[in-house]
Amino acid sequence: MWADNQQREPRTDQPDGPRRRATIHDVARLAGVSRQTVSRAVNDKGEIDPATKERVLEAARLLDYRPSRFARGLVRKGAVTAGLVIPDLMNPFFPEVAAGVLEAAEQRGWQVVVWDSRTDDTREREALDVLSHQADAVVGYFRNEDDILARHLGGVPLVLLERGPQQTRFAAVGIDAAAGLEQGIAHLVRAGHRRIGMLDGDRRDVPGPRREAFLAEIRRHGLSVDESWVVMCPEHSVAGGEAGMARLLDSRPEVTAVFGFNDLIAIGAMRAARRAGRRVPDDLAVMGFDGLSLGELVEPALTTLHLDKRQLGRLAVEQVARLRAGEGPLNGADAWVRPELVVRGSA
Amino acid sequence: MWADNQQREPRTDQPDGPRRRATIHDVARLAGVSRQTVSRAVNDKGEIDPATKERVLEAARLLDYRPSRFARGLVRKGAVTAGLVIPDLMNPFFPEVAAGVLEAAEQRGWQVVVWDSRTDDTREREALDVLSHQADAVVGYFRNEDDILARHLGGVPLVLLERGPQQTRFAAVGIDAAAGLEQGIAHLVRAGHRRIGMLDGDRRDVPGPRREAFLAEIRRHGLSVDESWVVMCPEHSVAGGEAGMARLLDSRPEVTAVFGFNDLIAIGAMRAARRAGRRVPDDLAVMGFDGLSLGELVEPALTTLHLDKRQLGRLAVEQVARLRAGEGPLNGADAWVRPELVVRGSA
DNA sequence: TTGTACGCGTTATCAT
DNA sequence: ATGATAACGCGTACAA
Repeated sequence: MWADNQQREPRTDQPDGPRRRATIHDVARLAGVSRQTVSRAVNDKGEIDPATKERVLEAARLLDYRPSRFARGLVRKGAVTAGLVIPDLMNPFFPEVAAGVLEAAEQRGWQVVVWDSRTDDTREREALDVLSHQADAVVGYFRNEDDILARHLGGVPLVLLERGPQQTRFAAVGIDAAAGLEQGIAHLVRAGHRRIGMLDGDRRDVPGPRREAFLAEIRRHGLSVDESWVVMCPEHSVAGGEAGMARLLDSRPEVTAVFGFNDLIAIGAMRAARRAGRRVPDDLAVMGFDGLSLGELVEPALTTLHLDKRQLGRLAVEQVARLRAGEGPLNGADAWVRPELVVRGSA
Repeated sequence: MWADNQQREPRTDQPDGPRRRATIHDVARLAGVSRQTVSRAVNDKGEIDPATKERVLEAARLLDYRPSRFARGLVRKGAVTAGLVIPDLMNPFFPEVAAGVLEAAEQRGWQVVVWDSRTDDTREREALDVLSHQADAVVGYFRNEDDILARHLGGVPLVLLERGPQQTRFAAVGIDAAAGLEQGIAHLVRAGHRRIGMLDGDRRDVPGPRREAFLAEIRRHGLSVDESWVVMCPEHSVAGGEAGMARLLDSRPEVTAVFGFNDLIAIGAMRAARRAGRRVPDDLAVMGFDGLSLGELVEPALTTLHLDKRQLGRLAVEQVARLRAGEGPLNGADAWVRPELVVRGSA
């Protein structure tokens, strides 16, 4: 039976290009000990002579030896890596969600590899193609349909952000848009508004929960509304909101209040309205959704449906944990974050 | 010579707790083929009968089989993971840097695992303790000294953000604060200001590049300045800036212009000044540093020394690449990002 | 088309 | 205190 020591003398005469990384075996040879001893020294276990330990460490230093995380992971179980897919790091909303994910992951001793999909379906799939190989679970925002996601997931557990159980077969953490809009529209109606528009961020043909909740509340209050009161903002940014508001003022100049898909869009609406000569909130009330701290800095400060974004991220990690434990995901109210109306100057 | 097939029948009768994950071997057994065939099916190489392939994939599905990323990484080289350590995800500056890192990393096919150190020295070290085992290189913001970093790095390459070569023995990507402040102070002086204060973010005892550049420029213009004109904002946030400005107005009520360590602090300064009854920019000019898009939304819009934050991130990744290639890091102007004065309403 | 026999770099177990 | 040997799970020449 060959000792594998003897079998191992490959490409030692290679013109070391990017220089093959030293292995435990190289260190062992240089220090004149066995691999096992090197392992003991490096991971400073006991049961090793201080002298040899020092000799080994010196050799390791010399060779710039670092244990392979792959070999190590193979034999020591327990290193968990989660993938996080975010649509747009420039939108302050998502870093805050990410902070929640990182926080919860760290507490469990997990690592998080982050991808920015830039709200691009193709990039979402690419992210999954990679993460399905390199992560033990994925959480994030996705526009692709369930089937497509599943195809690129290769069996890796997925937790969707801002999706209700009705809208996906994957585990999810949602936002209770209905509960939010109920407070929001009630506030506007209470203030006397009857002609309320919306700057939506979803696609015209696939109304999201926010638009549906908006329309439902408007109708519940007996106000008239049709598609002409909802304009699309594909951009999800201040600029997108400005453009959208300009169009809304064009098609529905009689509007007295607008609800923005998110705070960025709402802030854009404020700016566009002002530029069009309307004062906020006197001539036009503006309400946002998200509760970015940014909203407190603009003038007037933004009234908004505030969301606990960190909690969203934390919940997502909890869902992942349940999936991994085979417990079945959280459902119902436990997997939802409820917005809370924060009234400031703009409405 | 034993076929290792036969040697492998361990703990098959375990009361599978968190259920041992299926291996390629399990799939092979269930499908009645060799592991090699499973491998071919899963990685869809050619040279496999479509029928058996389907049978294998079915078995894999049944067992919820996913190849171990460790075993795979062991045999296929090339999967690079970089660690990114950020002080505060809530400060819009850092997500933008992160975006640059992610972008550049993705182009190279690398992954990035992110840590939020919350500007905490202890957490920085903890991050390194983990990342030194799980990442092939680390880039980020660190307050710990070189020696400490090295100790927790275990030989993993490190690229420091916002440090000049003079200030560290590690590879670094810096910001040319001097070039920025030269423009900034010149602008203020040109506007007639002679009593200029600073809201600094660094520690009183260890002046950072921004403060040093600030003092140098002030002196270069022959203006008088001493420590009483510089107040500390440990917070690096709007609130921190508000508090700092209040203190500055207290100790130096004659101030006519302030330079903020970053845009957040500068915005806080504007708010505090206004609250104290001073108009911006008429009674007090305010200049920021960073060029956050947030600065365009406040009123008046913030004059600032704008930085290409994505570029900062991209450069950091490039430094990592050079380190890995053994090329020695970029130095001098190539590893620096230069601020650019953007004049808006506040100064 | 399918299977055999290693090797990847590390740690754990059991001797010595 | 140190070393030999066997896993860990997967990919891959090479043989069949």
